[in-house]
Amino acid sequence: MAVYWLFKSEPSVFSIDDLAKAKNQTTYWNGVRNYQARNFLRDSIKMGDKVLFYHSNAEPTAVVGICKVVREGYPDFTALDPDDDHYDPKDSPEKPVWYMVDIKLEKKFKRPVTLEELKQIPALKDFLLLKRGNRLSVFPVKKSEFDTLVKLGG
DNA sequence: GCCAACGTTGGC
DNA sequence: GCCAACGTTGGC
Repeated sequence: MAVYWLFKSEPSVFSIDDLAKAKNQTTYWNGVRNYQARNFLRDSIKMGDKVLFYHSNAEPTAVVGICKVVREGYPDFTALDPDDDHYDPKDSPEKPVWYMVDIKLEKKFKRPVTLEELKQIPALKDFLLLKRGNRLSVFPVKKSEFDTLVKLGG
């Protein structure tokens, strides 16, 4: 059973500092519109699981902190709102298609651990983040990989 | 069910 | 802004 995950976010949309300022330093992770990532959110991610927070499309692109899961998968209500960017006409309250979890900030890293830096580390040669063409915004991370990141980021 | 066209992600 | 990778859509 996987216990560690990585979530990507564009900091111009939602950054780790936004999370730090949020009520209870907690947020719902809405807007995932990919079936594989949806399955993780709905079925696999459990209370207390740890999450690496990653900034994509950013300067720098980097892992910036750690969160923990405080609520397991439930329907992503932003899919029901026609005025929301993440609206999906396929979605309905009776048959939710998209799911989210809630995460709480555990620790912002002392420094961002950049993608550039991660590429240099032999222990991370299988890290999914570094795989060519990986566009998943939610995916599992091995304990050893998670520990390596924590060691680097403080 | 195939697959070309199209849209999105995300590093650079 | 470019473009490679890849997911989705839709015609057939």
